Parts: sequence; C-alpha cells; structure tokens
Amino acid sequence: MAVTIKDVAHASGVHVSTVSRTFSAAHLVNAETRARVLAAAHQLGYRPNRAARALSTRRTGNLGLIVADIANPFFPPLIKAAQAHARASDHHVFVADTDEQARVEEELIRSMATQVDGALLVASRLSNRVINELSADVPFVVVNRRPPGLPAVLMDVASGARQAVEHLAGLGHREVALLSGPRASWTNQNLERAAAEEAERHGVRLHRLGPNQPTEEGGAAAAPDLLATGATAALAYNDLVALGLVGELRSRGLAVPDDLSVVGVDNTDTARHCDLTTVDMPTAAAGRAAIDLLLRRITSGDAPGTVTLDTRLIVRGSTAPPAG
Amino acid sequence: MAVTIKDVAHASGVHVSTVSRTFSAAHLVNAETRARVLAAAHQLGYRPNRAARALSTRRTGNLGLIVADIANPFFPPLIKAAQAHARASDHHVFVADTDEQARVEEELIRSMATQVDGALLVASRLSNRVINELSADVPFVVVNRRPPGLPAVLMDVASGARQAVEHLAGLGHREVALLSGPRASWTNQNLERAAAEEAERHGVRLHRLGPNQPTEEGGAAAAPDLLATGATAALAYNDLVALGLVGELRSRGLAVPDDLSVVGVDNTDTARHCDLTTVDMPTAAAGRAAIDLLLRRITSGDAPGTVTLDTRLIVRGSTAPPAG
DNA sequence: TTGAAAGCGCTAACAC
DNA sequence: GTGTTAGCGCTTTCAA
Repeated sequence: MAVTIKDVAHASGVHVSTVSRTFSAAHLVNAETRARVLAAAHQLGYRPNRAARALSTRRTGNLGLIVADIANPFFPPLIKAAQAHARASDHHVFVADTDEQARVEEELIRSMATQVDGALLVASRLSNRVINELSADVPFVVVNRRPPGLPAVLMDVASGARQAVEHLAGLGHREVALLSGPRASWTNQNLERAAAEEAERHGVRLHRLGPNQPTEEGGAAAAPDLLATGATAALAYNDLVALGLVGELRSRGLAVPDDLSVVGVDNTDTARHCDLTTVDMPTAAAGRAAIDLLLRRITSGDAPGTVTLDTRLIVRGSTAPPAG
Repeated sequence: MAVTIKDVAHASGVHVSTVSRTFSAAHLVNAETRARVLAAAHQLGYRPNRAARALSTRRTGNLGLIVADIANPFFPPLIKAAQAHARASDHHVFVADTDEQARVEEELIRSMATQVDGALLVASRLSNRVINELSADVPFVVVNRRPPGLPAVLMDVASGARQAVEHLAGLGHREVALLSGPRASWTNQNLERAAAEEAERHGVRLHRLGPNQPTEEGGAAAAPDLLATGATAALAYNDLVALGLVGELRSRGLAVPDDLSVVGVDNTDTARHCDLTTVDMPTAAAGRAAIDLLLRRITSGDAPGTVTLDTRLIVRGSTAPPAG
C-alpha cells in the first residue's frame, strides 16, 4: 500500500490539509511545521498521488503526444525532445501511434481526454472539423498542420523544397518527378505547391506522381511510373519514400545518382548514412517549441499563435547532373 | 466542463451507481435500464474519468515504458509494438527516456508510480538493488535484463553473437575485435561472453575493446584502438557503434568490407539500408511479449517467468574474407 | 497558521 | 435490479 497524505499527517502530528499545503502552497505554512512535515514525508517515502490531486485541481500534469507512426524515423527525435522538455516542467507524456488512421487517432484522443491537460498532434490526419470538435475537450497544439484557430508549430518544408528544386535545376535537370505523400498531409500540400512554383521559375517540368504510401514500399512501388515519365531526378515526400525508390532503382540495375538523382525530405539518420540529399526538418526543435506552446496555453490560458521553423536542403551524394 | 456520471444519471433518471454499473459491470443491470443509460451517455458524449475510477479501483489503466534513448533506432519498433498491444487491452502508455542515466530512470519511475499499474523497463541501467526496491511500488517487467525474481523478456543476443563469430571465422578471420557497450548492459555482458566462447571454439583471437558509448560517436572513437590491434574484423555492441566505426574507417581511406569486416547488432532499418551484416533483435515481438507478461502480472497477480527470444545473424555486404 | 469539512468523479459494499 | 452510503487521496473553502 502506497503511503498517503494521511500517513504523513499522522507521523508529523498535523492535519492532512497542512500536509497538502506544504506540498502545493508551501508559503502558507509555518517554516517549522513545514520542516517537520517534509521530514516525515521524506522518511516515509511519500509521493503525492497525481491522479487524486487531478481530481480536485483539474490538472493532471500529463500530456498526450499523438503521432502517425512511431517507427517512422522522422518521429523519434521529436518524441524524445518533447518528452524531455515536458519532463523538465514536471509533466508526463502519453505517447500513442495512430498507424496513420484518422479513426484510431480520434478514438485515442477521446479516450485520453480525461487524463491529460493537453495534447500534441503531430502530422495529424484528422479533418479540421474533427480537430475543432475535439479541441473543445482537450487543448491542442498541432505540428505540421494548420487548422484555423489552433496554435501550431510548422516546419516550413516549402523553403527546403524550393532549395531542392533549385539545386536540381542548377545541376541541369529539366524533368523532375515529385513523389507525393498522403493527401491529408499539410507537409505534402506545401511540398507540392512549393515544388511546382519553383519548377516553373526554373523552367523545369514537374511530374507529379502519387499519392504514395509514406513508406519504403510506397517509394519502391512508384518506380515504374517514375521511369515512364522520363524524369532525370526525383523529389520524394520523405526519406523513407526516397530510400525505397533508390533501392528499387538499384535492383533494376539503375545507379543513383548517375542514372537518376533522388532527394528526400526529413533528414533522418538513415538518410545521412545512405548519403541521401534531403531537406532537413528541425524535428527536435519542433518538439520543444510545441511543448512550450502547449504548456503556455495550459497554464496561462492564452492561445499563442504559430511558430514557423525553417527547413533547408542538405546536399549529399544522391544528386548529380543528369546522365548524357 | 466535462460531462460526468452525474449528468448521465440525471438524464436517464437513475442513480449514479446504476450508471457506474452499466459501465463497469453491465450484467448487473436490467437490459432496458442499461439501454437508457447508454443512450443518455452517448447523447451527452460521456466518457468515464479514468483517474477518478483509478482512485477507487486502484487500477489506472496506464502503463509506463522506460527506455534509455527513444532516438536510438533500436527502440522505436519496440515502443510502437508495446503501445499498440497495450492499447488493444485498453491501456495507455507513458513513454519516458532516461538518457542512459540511472538517476533519471529512478526518479522517472518514482514519479510515475502512482499513475501506472506497471512498467516496462527496457535495457534498464539501474542496479538490481534499486530495481528490487522500486518493484515494491510498481510491478515491473524488464526487457534485456535479468534481475532475480522479476519477469523478463530476453532477446538472446548470445545465439546471434555466436553465429556472427562463426561467420567471421568461416570467412577466414583470425583476429576479431569486439567493440563492447555499457558495462551495465545485460546485452553487452552476454555479447562479450558468447563472442569469447565462440572465438575460442574457432581458434579466433578476440580483442575486447571498450566500454564504448553506444552511439555512432562511440564507434568512431574506437577506430584507432581497433586498428592498433591488427584485427581484420569487428563485432560491435550495436548498429550505431558499427556504423560510426564504418564511417570513421571510410574517412580514413579504409574500405568495408575489403579492408575490414564489420558486424553490428540490432538489425535496425539503418543497418539494412547501409548493407550492414548484423544480428537481428526481435524488438517488436519483445515489446508485445513484455506487455503480455505485464498485463498478466497485473490482472492475475501471478509472476510469470522469463521469455527468451532468439536472435540470428543477417549476413549482408559489410563482411567478406580478410584482405591479402 | 492551522483544523474541519465538503467535494472532485467514480466504485463498492450493503440494504432494500 | 437499484438506491444509499462511504470512501479512494487530495485540495480548498471557511472558521477558528
């Protein structure tokens, strides 16, 4: 049986309310009493029961972190940073994986609602309508999404995408394929828009292919269509798609970057290891910023605006001038 | 304000206890009444408050998942699987990262204790003494650790390590370096033991180097010592160390596997992409098995034993016969 | 500065 | 089969 506030009260000869005060409003209690209580608490190994406290304060000290796919290397650095940052403010975080399914995401949030003070939605696949509906119950901060009225942290893939297309154009590519990702993805929408604009600026023809699954399989599966376009370079929705494509191309006897240049998005560790040119996404910084916004929103009730973080192209060995 | 059991009771014209029953012991309530209550609940969007429920049942429906480093690619598949499996049994999971520090780990567990029904300790760096002490408060299941008396899931790296050494011996290597990991790591201990035994069996000389940081930096930093041994192959504590080593070797103008063969441990996605020979660790299966043990322990109170999962060598392109 | 008492949302005897 | 009541661990008025 865990030790409760009652045990501490007994041991230190005061009433429970005094014990409670020494933990939640120390200044309201006599220094001497406080010392006695603290000593007893320490001796007994007392820890306040957060759930019980939450019942009266309506503050759980817990946050939710909802991501599409924990195993996608894009997420772990964000999760790690968010979790560490939350803990620094004495918050625990529930991490949940939606498997990219909006239904699961919604149910997850609903079931978590009573247990968290707020939640981070990363790369949410929910419709704006549902997000708004749910945000009545749970204060949200969204990452890489822009539902009207909600605080958001955006990793502005557009800047990196423009640099990517410019880079390819500079190398001499005139036909570039864009392997797009999920329709509901804000990142994908921005990627498509920015790539199209920049392609036009440079007189590059952009072949939009997709939507593709945001996985290696998705990238591999796109290879035939890609080859059919005659493009000499490809910009992929993310590193996973890019690497899946590279693998498939190699297994068809094509060399990257000699026969085809490939650019990814995310700058995961894997991309670095595989020498993939890619757009760096500041995921750890985004995780921290999002937790900041969320805590500010929870504690001071204000609805802070949008934080935009820049992205930039990391040039590596998977891009080169077109063959011939 | 969230809707409570009281609102539902009002709306459906029954007492709160009846509402409570229809949610936690439906068979105790008249079918007709139940239907009425359910309808009202649904209409109001009622969700039981888990924290409040926990207060009287002493069951939170939450689990803790403590890992050394979320961003280490070894962990995400385990986290994902554990989380999904827990959710299938209607449990939420707190994920926390200890940054490989025992102090942080201990504090984390203590602060989580009142909010979880049990916790998974993966690659714990705590001493057996502390683990035992804490396990009085929180039912544990440990992964890749073997504290006496606690249920554990073990990924038996020994079998894979033996295969690795045998593989290298078969290729003709006679001097093999072992880049070991953290002292407190059970995996590392087994790796060292198994590698040493198997090396002896095959007349291979094993140069033990370390402990090394379980990171790429650790692997890179070990390169000079490794080269000094004259070994023609290296078995690393994990894929990160292996890839760090490979990178450093390459930047010194050495080719893998031509000049030196390298074997990792974990079979992360990155290893696959980098064509690294490695020992496959069944992390997802381990995550599921651990949740199974934990839930069984929590619900039926029994202390189930140890589950051991085999590992096996995946031969890829980073190993070859020694040069010359 | 401290104690008494009510209440947070829910469950679990117990009585009817 | 349902209502009554007490209580889970804590906070927060309100008095003293």
